[in-house]
Amino acid sequence: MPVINLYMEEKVQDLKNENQPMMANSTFSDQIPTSFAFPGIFDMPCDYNEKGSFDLGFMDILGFQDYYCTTSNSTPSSLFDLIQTPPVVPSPASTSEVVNTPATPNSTSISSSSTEAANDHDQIKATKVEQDEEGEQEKTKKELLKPKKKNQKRQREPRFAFMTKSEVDHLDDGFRWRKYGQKAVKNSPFPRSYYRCTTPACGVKKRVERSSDDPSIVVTTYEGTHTHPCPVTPRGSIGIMPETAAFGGGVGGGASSFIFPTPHYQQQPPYIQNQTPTTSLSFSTTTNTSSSSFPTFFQDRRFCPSSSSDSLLRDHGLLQDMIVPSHVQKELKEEWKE
DNA sequence: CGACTTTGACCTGCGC
DNA sequence: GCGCAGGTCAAAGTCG
Repeated sequence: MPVINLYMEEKVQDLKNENQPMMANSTFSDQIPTSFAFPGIFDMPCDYNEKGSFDLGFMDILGFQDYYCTTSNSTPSSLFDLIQTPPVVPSPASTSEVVNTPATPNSTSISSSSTEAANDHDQIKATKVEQDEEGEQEKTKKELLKPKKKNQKRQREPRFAFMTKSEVDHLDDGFRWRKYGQKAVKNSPFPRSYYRCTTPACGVKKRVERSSDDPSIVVTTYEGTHTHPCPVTPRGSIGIMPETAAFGGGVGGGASSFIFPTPHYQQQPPYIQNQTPTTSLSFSTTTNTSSSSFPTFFQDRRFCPSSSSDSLLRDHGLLQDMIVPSHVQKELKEEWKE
């Protein structure tokens, strides 16, 4: 059974370099960019706010946790059935690479114009086609890639990372992925694997690595947005409605992605009361946002018709497995008292 | 045979 | 400019 920690990342290495617990000292919701296509996620009530406590945002997350319970009772890897991939970021002028710098909330996000990143691959290919005619195949590989950008910084899609406690490295999130690379990571005995969505025209990527600090924790980082609905998996664990699938994409066409119903937050879902105060769902970012629909999304997911109905009723105490930094636990306890 | 994984080489960005 | 580390490519291998 996976333990999950959800957060936005700026740089993956932050995860490894940070000695401090995740999300330490961070204040999220007030730092999200309004331009971020995933508006609500950081603004959710689970806000680790100034008061030093969660306003309850993760309550909503619990909703998706419920979903998780139902769709993946037999496998620890389906949490992502709920979450899918990161929202699309409509290439904001000043980047919006999502940041996950728990211990360094003020760290600046990587500056990038996400548009290029999305086009890099195609650009390269186009370049290759053009130059193949020259016939000098020896140089093809090296030279063809050069045009790629000498003066242009590589742009990256916003990233969205999860920490999942699981023995399985590659978690099944409902989408089909092709591994295209693996690299040893400095200061970590575990290699990092690179996956790309196999759907044509969908440039979503994800990296999977194990935490060097805790090998049982798998860090999955999504980059980009799916431009297609989530394919149905054989075991039918997905059950994502087209509109909800947009969570992971839908951007293609700019359409449906992350347009959620008007948010309405539950203040204290009853079921959370039954959970041990060990649940932490953290989001971190360095930009601002004012709207909040992400929570609603999670709530909606709870009622996703495509998932087994009983899933809505079962919680199984899975929340207990969610990773919770000690400082958060303390805060949560305090909140429970109130 | 297609889809996927493995893996070494290569490219890019960044710090010194 | 150099070296390092992260990220990507693509040929070869594997699997169903």
